[in-house]
Amino acid sequence: MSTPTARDERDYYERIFRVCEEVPRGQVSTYGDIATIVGDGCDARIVGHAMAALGARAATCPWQRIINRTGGISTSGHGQKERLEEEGVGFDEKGHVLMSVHQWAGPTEEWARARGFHPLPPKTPQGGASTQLSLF
DNA sequence: GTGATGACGATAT
DNA sequence: TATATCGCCATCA
Repeated sequence: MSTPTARDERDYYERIFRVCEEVPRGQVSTYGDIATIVGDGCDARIVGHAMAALGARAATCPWQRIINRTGGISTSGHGQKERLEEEGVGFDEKGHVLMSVHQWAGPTEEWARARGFHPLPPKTPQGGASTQLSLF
């Protein structure tokens, strides 16, 4: 194409918002995962900047479902945890989201390709249900 | 164009 | 698991 520029849209923000809106209710995703789906050099930090720049999109973008890799809420004063609990997301005694239960597995490969994004890589299911760990 | 900032990630301890 | 350190990159002043 004449414009093979990485950012077909204005910025990464538009993509990030789009992926963010794909997170189903009752589930959460991490900045790194969103960045991976967006790909194209996107980074977890960029996702954080996008969330901070949501603006009017905050009404249509489930930003509250985006948390850091530790499963903790990086925001404070925005009632993020409160909103997640209202969606059915469970937290542990430490205030961390039960990632092994509510972590979003990412969009379908079909959806990702249709949008020009990348599917989520196979994550190692550590802890949680390690019953099927028989890998060698 | 440069420097500073930031809703982070990964690794090491 | 928590803390400390480094890296990586877009956006803003």
